[in-house]
Amino acid sequence: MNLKELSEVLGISQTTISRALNGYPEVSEKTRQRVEQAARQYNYSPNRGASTLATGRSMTIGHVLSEATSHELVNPIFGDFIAGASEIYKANNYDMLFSLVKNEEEEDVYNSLLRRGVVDGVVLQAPKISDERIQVLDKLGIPFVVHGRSSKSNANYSWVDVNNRSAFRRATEFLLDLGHRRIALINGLTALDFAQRRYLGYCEALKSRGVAVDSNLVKAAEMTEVYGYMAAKEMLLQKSPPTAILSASMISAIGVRRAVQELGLTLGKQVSIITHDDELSYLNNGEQIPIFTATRSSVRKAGRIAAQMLIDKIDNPNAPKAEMLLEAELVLGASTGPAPR
Amino acid sequence: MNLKELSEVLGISQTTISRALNGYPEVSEKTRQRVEQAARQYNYSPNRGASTLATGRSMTIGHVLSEATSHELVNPIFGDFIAGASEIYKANNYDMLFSLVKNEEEEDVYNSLLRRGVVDGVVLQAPKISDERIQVLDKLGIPFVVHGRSSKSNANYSWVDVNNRSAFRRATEFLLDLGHRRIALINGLTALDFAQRRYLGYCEALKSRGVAVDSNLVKAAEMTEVYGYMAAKEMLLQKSPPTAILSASMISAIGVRRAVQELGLTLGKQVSIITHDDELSYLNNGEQIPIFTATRSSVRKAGRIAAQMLIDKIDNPNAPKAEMLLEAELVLGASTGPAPR
DNA sequence: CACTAAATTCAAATCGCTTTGAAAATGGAG
DNA sequence: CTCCATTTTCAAAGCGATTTGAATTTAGTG
Repeated sequence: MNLKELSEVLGISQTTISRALNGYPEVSEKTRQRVEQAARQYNYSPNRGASTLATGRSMTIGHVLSEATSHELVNPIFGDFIAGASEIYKANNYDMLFSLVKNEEEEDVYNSLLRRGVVDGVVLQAPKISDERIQVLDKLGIPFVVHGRSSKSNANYSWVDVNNRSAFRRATEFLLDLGHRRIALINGLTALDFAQRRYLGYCEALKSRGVAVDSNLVKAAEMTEVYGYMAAKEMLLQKSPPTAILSASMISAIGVRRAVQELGLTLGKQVSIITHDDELSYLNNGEQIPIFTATRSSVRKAGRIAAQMLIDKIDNPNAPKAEMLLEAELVLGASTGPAPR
Repeated sequence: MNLKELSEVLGISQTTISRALNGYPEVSEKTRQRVEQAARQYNYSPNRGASTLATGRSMTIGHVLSEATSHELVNPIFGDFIAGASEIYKANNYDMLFSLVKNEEEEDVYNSLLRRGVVDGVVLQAPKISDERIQVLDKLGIPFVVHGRSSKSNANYSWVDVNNRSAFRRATEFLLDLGHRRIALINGLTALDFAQRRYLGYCEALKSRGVAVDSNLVKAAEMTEVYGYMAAKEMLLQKSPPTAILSASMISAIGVRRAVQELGLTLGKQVSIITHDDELSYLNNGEQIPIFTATRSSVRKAGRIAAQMLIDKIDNPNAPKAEMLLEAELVLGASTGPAPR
């Protein structure tokens, strides 16, 4: 059933029906009732392509994943982020669209996504320290919001981010307070902005206590379980191993734990661990007592905030850029203890 | 730049341009070159809404998540599945669209998604033993493919699935061969079809050896880490605890391991574990030697297959239903050993 | 060179909606 | 009962592509 047919059935013009359904005031309450009832009865709902064409709005938000970050799709953190975002999209009648993109195509894709009227706005994830995508989006004038920031980008953009630097500074300080001096950092990919900030926070804390940063104690890669395991194992087998380890995600922390246990060491005794905890639905940090001492910040919540920011921006393109810095909690769990003497 | 403008710039009719770009034969190679060059130069690409309207094809595949399964979004297994699917979508110029849906709306949504021309087909995930969605989709005549099956549905539909029953039968038999008699099953949600099949395979193996199924050794819930931990801990603290545990996913297996270790037991000695391993990118089952003995089947591959099936179906609606049953490998890892005497 | 067949190109209709500007209906005042 | 101001409804013009059927070119043949 399309608009024309419905209009014939009802004996009411297409104009009036469209108005009735879209809540315009210039239609009497009586006919609105009638139209709505009939729309339900005949199972009518407007064709998306047609209304996109007519209004220029697609009611769709794009999440573009470049090849370089396409593994993001399989990162459980990503799942929770978009779960949060989609709650908001749903409440506002937006759909969520994913595009995978080859790196070279990146600009083209944003370009064409908007030009082709496929999406009304875009969420950018996993920004690099210097991320050309931000420039591109800015230049194109597409409404967009970044999850995270891009330190070396001087474009003016809206973002939501966790205060990664202060979180990792505090975590490091906490370990220093416990007497640890050899503290390792098992970080995310160095190109990614959040990893850089965590590294900075870590360095700041060490330096403020006069502890030198030892490059043998710093690793960076995609935050898988196996990576956490390998990195921890390697470092723990060094001549002077760390007594504490900072991990960038629950998943690699699980790998770190595996390494620690395999070596016959005990968490919170010979080795302490603090991990960042994104509050992943399937990988909760224990129940009452957290498994790991952790810097905690809900990535799902970040998804909700980003989505709302973007919708606001679409509705009101001239509003000033929005910024939201979320502070992570430092929660005490069972994985930390005083440095072994 | 739209078609009309491009046509004016080139002094060629819109028809010819459209044909040139869409690879129709009735246009000379010379003009095709010219058109393609100009399209690139002026950064033209066709408006999606307009072509959807004209062709009736949206070049978009929908993944609908009902509220009941909306946690699927945060399930890491889901991430790998759609990563596989999206590889295929990309290669075929499809986009991927997600809709979250309230349960009551489910039928409406499928209905309207297709009717409104938003998507050309739908992938159904996490089907229940008896899943009305399949009936609905079938009735509506939307091209769709199911990841998994729905035992009690008599509709005729295309699907990709792992042979869960034989996988869990084999795993159970393997444990029986090792002398285990008290074998626990930490399963996924009972309403889900795959969990049911795994349970059946487990029961079959036990019965064929004359071992009774003990309901104290069977649990079912969403496959989180905490669930694996809680379930394992509770069972291991029973008066007559299991000596082996089957886990439905890597994630809950990690929880099981945590429980085992917390109780001072050793994996592969006092307690053996076999888990199903979906080959998740971020949660690989170790490197050379698998952490866990496992029934292994790549969910990413399943995603690729499902996507290809659906595209074939869209291209050729009258083709017979496709079915693909993937056999899981049983890979030997470090988590199993002979039953303690 | 004229004539027909094949290869190219084009003008116009169509997809289904929104929205503008005009027309019709309603109601209140004089 | 008119007349004018409001309400309410409508016909028609887009939106930007694809595609049909006709018109124009080009090529081949006698």
